Amino acid sequence: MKLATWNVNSLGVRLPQVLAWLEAHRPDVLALQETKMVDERFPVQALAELGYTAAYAGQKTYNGVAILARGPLEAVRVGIPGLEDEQRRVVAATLGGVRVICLYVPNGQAVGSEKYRYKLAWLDAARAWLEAELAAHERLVVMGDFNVAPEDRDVHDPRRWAGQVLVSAPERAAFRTLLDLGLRDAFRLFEQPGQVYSWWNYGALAFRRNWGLRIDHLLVSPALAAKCRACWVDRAPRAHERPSDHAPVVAEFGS
DNA sequence: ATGGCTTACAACGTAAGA
Repeated sequence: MKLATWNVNSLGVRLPQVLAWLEAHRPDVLALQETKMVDERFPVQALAELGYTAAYAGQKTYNGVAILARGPLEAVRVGIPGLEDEQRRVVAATLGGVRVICLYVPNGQAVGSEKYRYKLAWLDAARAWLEAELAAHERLVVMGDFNVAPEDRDVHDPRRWAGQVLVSAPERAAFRTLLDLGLRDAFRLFEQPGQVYSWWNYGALAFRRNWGLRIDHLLVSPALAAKCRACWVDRAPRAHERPSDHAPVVAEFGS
């Protein structure tokens, strides 16, 4: 089983790249964030031609999430229970007994801002919900754009980023509360080379210089962690023409 | 990059991203 997550920064622009990536890698599940696409325009047909079904929750201009899967998606849920939120940032579904949760965590904009407070409140609501989901589903993955670089080794220049949004102590503490539920960062289940990131700013040769952050994650329940064989970032799409600023993160599991 | 870029929306510029 292969699971992947990718913030595509507009599915309308990136659809050809997504279809090509699905054909090349054939993941069982691909979670998408920032589709920026209303549900009426979702490319159901193009995905079906490649053998993928989809659960999606979109909106115009901002946010939007989707789960693409090679098989039927059941128990689809949109949003976090009990959290009043117009922003489409969460979709969950079950595939073959595996609970798949796709998150697009708020960016937070700047430490101390209104959006930063929203981010922290949002993460707190997500934690409470994920605790219940973990209790209900032995095999569970939470994947997406968390907009948090968990540790300094996930940051190309920790001194420059110190205290900034995406790395600030309260954001990292909120991320750790997810790990404290028993979820494991699939990437850190393995020895990894240094300086592996999943996002690089557009322009200024940031990608070529590898000035990035690792903010896209797959968090897995203990039962899935035991089956995880590898986790990596696929940097190739970031080098395409008109790339997303994020690269896909992939994890592979034994049976 | 202390964004030098990219997206969407619908201006001929703004908001937002991370």
